[in-house]
Amino acid sequence: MAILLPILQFEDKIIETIEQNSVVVVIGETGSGKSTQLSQILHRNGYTKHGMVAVTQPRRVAAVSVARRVAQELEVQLGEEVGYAIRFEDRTSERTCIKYLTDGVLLRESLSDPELNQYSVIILDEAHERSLNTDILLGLMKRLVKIRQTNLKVLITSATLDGGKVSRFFQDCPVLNVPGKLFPVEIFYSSDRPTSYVESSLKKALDIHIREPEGDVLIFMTGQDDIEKMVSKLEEKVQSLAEGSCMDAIILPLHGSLPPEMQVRVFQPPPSNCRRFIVATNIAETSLTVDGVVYVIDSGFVKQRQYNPATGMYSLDIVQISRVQADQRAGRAGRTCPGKCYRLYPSSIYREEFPEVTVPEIQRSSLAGSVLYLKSLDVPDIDILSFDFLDPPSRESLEDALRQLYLIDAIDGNGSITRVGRAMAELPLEPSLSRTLLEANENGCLSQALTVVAMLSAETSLLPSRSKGSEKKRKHDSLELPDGSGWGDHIQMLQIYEKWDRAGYDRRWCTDHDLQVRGMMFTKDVRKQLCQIMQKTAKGSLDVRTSKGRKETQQEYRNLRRSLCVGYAGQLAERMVRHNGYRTLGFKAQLAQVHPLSVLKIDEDGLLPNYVVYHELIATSRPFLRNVCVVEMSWVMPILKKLENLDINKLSSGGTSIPEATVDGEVTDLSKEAAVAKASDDHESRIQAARDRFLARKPKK
DNA sequence: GGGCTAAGA
Repeated sequence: MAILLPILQFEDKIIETIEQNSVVVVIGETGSGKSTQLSQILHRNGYTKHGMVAVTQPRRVAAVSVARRVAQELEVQLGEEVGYAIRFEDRTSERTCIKYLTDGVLLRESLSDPELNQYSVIILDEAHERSLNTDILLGLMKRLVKIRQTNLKVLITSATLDGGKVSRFFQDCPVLNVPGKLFPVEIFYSSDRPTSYVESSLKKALDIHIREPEGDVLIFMTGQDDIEKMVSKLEEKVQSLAEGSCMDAIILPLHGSLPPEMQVRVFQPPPSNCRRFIVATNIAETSLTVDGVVYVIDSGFVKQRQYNPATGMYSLDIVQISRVQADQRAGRAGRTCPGKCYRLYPSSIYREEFPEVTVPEIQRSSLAGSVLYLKSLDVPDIDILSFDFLDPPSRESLEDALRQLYLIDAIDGNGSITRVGRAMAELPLEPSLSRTLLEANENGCLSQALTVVAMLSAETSLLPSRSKGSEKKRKHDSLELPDGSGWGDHIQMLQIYEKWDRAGYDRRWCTDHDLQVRGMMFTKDVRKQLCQIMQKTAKGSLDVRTSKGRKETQQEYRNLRRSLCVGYAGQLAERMVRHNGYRTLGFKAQLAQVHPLSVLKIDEDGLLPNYVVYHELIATSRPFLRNVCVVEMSWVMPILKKLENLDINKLSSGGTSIPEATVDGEVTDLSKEAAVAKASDDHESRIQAARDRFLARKPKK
């Protein structure tokens, strides 16, 4: 079977090229076998004698499944010669010579071993997806091949035809093209953009069902709502078709927040003489491959998250897909036989309006975490503003990251990483959360902070698993959750987890309370991992036990909130004087509402708290603060003070002149409430005036 | 009164 893969005909050529070059780009379409065969080719040709071959994947499932297949082909036990490493799971041994891993895991490894000396070859697979981590790795590899000129080979594989760009990035390294095994896909365009792509997809789907021979239909939509609409409409229409006039149909939704048992339904073969309609988000573009698809309906849209560094706000926008994405979608129809792709837009739009490639994630995200990571690598010459990215993020975005890091003491006024920053980088968390943990450790509430931070890492656990129709009834049936005691969502998360802990981590308890079992289990895993890392780096032993029946006190909540305020120093908001909207501090001011799902409540005067920190500012239908925590004004003052004195030019100089000792002094200083005394009178009086106005307001009703 | 595209440590 493996012998038939196209890539194997090029074995000699591949080896020859690798021998003569440190970096090689391999372009291989789906079905070329590059993910499974490249590592084996290198293994056969002696490249695992002095080190392992690493193959990175953007996704966990891919790392596991490809490793499993290679182990089978080599007839070895998985975890022996062939293994994998993903978060929470390391299945490798001393004998492992081919190791599949997620790009995130490789990044973590390079923290402790920046030269990645255990590897003789590093293959960055699926680089065309341009995940944030892959982009960072690309930059690091460029540096590494110079340092390890004699004993490291780097292969970059991509499915798209544009290897030229990556090649230029690596000093015009050679590009090898390996043909794929896709069947031809016939493309049909609409003459116009439809007014409603749900209606238009529906019509097209029925058309196919009535006129076209058997084969499953994959329909790309932008989100869960549209998918649910589409599924119910399609079900209705299909049922109304005269019996016997066409084959049976099964309609399956497919999106990320679907419980796993629903997701796997798309992998079960359908009964004979039955056509399946899979209504999916872009999860079916790359993450999940559905067999049996012959027809694809492509709306030409995708929901995309983008970050605005000027306001610190994310937005979730429906945008046009790129030509690469459109071709990827079409390709889903040609995996098992020739297929057809119906594009609900004219070809002129495809050619003239669609961008050629998707904007890489690194240009759409907050970079605080990545910048901290790069600063923490023990590489003297990393100047973040001139770091060699394949597609550099904007200066504005990098400066935003530096400001964020400075506000939480991860870097000092000259842009050098602090001791706190180094400790933060060890933790697999966003900087705001790692800072919170370290601060909580000082404030004697580490255990509680671990819980909150883990809950935030698995945000989905709090979302009720929506089941249509009986929603109101379910709300009645489900048991009441704690309410955060008036302190907001973080405290509620702590209370929820503690209750679950007391219930013995019972799955049933989750479903009874309308919580996602998967998310809660993930929370537990994350918490355990964070405990281990904290224990390892701490000097003495830490108290990380959950409260086990003992009720948390207000004082503990307060310590925790104060720790959160330090970690979220860059995500602070002040309530408006005349209404319950908030204004963000520290950015170009942005007005936002507390998210309707928040447990934050108004007081007897109908007012929300004066100051909150928020986990995320996101614009959906409007700007919302998601997951907020009440903080005290005296904690806010030192942050405002710090903001006032912030000098971005000094931060971005990347300086190395400040000794660690002064840095430590600065950090402890700010974490003490004593710092309040130094806060400027200006702010004091301004805020006092604002408070007075609040109090003078007439209560609601 | 409103909402979760996808993925990762």
